[in-house]
Amino acid sequence: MVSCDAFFGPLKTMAVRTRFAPSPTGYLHVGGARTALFAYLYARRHGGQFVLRVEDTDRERSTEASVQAILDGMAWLGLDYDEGPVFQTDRFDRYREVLDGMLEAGTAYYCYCTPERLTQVREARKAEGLTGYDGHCRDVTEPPPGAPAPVIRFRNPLDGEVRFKDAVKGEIVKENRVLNDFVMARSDGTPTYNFAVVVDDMDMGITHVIRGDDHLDNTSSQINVYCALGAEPPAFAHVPMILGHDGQRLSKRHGAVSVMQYRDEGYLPHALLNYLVRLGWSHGDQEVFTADEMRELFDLSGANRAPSTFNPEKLVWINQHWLQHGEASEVEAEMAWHFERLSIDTSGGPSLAAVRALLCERATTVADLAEQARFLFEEFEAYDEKAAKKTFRPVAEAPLAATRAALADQDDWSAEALAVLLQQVVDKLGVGFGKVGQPLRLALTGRPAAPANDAVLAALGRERSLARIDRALAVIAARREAPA
RNA sequence: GUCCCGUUCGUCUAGAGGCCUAGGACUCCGCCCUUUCACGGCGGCAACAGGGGUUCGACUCCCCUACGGGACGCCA
Repeated sequence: MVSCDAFFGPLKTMAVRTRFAPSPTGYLHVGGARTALFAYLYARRHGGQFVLRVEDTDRERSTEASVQAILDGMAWLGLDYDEGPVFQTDRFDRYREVLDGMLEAGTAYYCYCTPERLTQVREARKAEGLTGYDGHCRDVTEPPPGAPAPVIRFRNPLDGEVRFKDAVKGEIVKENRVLNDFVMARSDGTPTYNFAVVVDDMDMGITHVIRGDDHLDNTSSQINVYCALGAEPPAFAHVPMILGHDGQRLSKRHGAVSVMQYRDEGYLPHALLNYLVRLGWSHGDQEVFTADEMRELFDLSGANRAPSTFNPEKLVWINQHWLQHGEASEVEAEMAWHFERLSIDTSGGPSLAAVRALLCERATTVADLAEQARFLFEEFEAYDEKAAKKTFRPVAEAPLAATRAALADQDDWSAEALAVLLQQVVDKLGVGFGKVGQPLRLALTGRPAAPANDAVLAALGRERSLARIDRALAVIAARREAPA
């Protein structure tokens, strides 16, 4: 029996090094982003390094576009790495070298079985409650005549057990007899995941492997490979999956899964990060974390063992929170991106900071905010139909005209001064604020619901404000002449 | 089928044997604030999967059952 106990001795004292190792077969999805975040945060928390590695050994499914999509996603989220991206396809010589050494040492062997036989074996074993390969070529030394190009398999120990302490799952014990002699190199010589990942993590000096718990079962086999190589395995932390509303693993059927799609929908990168960090991890009752707080407080001990369900409503809530309280640079960068996307030219209007102050309490996403801000930069086509019908009646004419007159004489165009002025108009007319406020609001914004009139006037500026009131007055007058 | 992991309000979670009359957050519902819409404030509804142990005492420890997830590939 091969014992690995020797490799689990003293705790590592070297600097922490974590990695995120996606395979480029699609965009960066929220599950991957959460895993990346945990690995990133763990490294930052411990003053260590975070490495990005692209697992592209499967040339069939890996694409350039996916690599770029993942890089874009990481960049947008601000998950900066200290090293990489390292591509496994650039390391084939190294895998070959390790493979040769293992073949030499007898910890790996050539397998000449045909795919057809393998399928048969699998089915036959399944009937017996067994799985995987039957070890047929374990002791074959010469290629059988007419044999296909062989794969290289790992010679997994037959008995004994693999035992390790996972930082989130606790102690995991797996009997060697249920482990397979998995394929390390395909018949074309390319390495497979379970082998390459060990060589890479070992070569790159990864101290903590933080990944999804769909890899939990692989870990035992991988530890056996470390042992066969005489290397000390890193520490492992398997974080649970993220599920959709139906309790199934999160996928496209559940709506948005691509990180960049969240950008399109108007989420702030930090809001997504804040939401994700709380999914499967907690620090007491704290819900809101700044970027610095995440880096200072994150630890694996706060990670949960059970999978969690993705809840879009809470994401919306945290997004609005950061829309209101987030750093100006991030929020304004996203605003600019969305204005551009909506083809709204903001050059002639209020500043992004002013727009944000005006609307961040009314919008839940940046996309929503940008759309709501359109009236500040462009003339609206038409008034909200229902609101116009109700508000632009003859009775609104006098209050609106009085407001216009007062405004025309106003020099101080600050929101504070305008608020005082509006109050004076209301007082003089001896009416409720609504009599003046609603027509003015509709005149200014075209809509029945908008920010306070004084703030809107200030943001719009004198010229635009007076012009819009005139436009509304004309509508009311026209209706007086020719009632609908 | 075999193996591994998991199970606290609808959802995210706090809880390391007495602090639990189980706390917080999202959602929802009330009330307050208010020139609309929001923001905000206050309050409310709502959970320890089930059964056995262990213990003076179990949400917390052990076992079984049920349910959920994952892995069993020349995918990662």
